[in-house]
Amino acid sequence: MKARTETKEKIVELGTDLMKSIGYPSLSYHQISCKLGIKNAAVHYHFPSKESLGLEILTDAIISFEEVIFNVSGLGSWEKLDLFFKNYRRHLESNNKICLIGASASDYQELPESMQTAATEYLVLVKGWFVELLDKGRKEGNFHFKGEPENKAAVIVSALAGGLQQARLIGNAHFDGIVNQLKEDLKP
Amino acid sequence: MKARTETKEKIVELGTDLMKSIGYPSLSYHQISCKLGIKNAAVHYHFPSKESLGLEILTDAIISFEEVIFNVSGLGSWEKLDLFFKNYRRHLESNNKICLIGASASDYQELPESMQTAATEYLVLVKGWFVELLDKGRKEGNFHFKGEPENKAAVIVSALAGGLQQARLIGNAHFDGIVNQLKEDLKP
DNA sequence: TTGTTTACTTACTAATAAGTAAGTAATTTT
DNA sequence: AAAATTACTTACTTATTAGTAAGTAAACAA
Repeated sequence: MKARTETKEKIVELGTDLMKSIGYPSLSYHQISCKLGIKNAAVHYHFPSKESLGLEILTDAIISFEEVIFNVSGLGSWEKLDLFFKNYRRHLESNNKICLIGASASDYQELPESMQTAATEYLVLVKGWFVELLDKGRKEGNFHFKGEPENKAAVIVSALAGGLQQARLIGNAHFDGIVNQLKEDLKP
Repeated sequence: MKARTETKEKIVELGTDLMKSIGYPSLSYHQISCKLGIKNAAVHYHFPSKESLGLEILTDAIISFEEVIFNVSGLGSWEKLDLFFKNYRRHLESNNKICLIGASASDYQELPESMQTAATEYLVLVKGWFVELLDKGRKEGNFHFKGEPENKAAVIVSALAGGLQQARLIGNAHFDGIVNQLKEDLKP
């Protein structure tokens, strides 16, 4: 017998990768079982329904991001921003994946309700983190921008998610251009 | 017998709506035939393969946008920008659809090659239109922004496409906030 | 050492998908 | 009026999907 959750963790990992590359509706238990060298029913043993797997993929990502928030809380405004951008860009390096929020949003109508709720929670968390970062950063004189922090945060999280997707069509320089422009626009 | 292309046009129209709401992989001939009151095989008569339908959906959209470019060519920078934003926002009003570029980009890995190429062509066209609009608008003193027009165009097209998607999760105000911020950031 | 739980496999079902071959009725062309 | 084309329908195939029921071998607990 394998260590307690070894296979289960691999399923979530692979499921996350698949959701980021082909989307939740196209993700199949067959693909997962083949790549892990196990049988279809073994995946169902750990995740009885596809919904249960999809939900775990999202809740795991939420927990990971909450940990990131905690770990970077001591850094300066620009350091936080750069770290986020750098982390986000990693998606491009492994087969042009997109972020889970973007994948959930574009497939939203095909997601079970529990996943829709989790995806909303995830986006609220990420956008909220940006709102605070921008608000505090501007008050401290590190950032400059006009208007409400919420609107500026909306532009940033949407441009990043959309940028990853569009980089698939016209190349990674598109995403890098977005990051450069967003940073340029925030300089005091 | 129906008028020449009546049914065929309805299939493309409905297919476009479906691609914008559930995505190309989830779109099925069964859904189309049911909604149009015809049989599965009738859809295959007009579009032998799903790929042929998907390709026509994209090429029709490209042609439409080329017509729009031509029709607005006489307008001022801000009028063009506002018209584009207003047109884009229409997606939200009919069941939170997303744009075809966003739908193609997020499902990119699941698209046949011909559709990938068409989607790229579409994005190149839209982004290129924005690059010119921004460049000319800045030279004429109507817009203000730092850096290259291409990077600013990248931010705008990605924020809009991403914003439509994310509005599904957290509401239409998210998209409106993006539009307001983008306009605010372009004011001289 | 016996019984139970864990982590699977084997073998299946029911639903849905794209796609096809053959037939039909109306329209259009010759 | 006859022939060909158009726009379908009927009836089917093959492939893939999520999901399940029953069996099994190893590990662990009593």
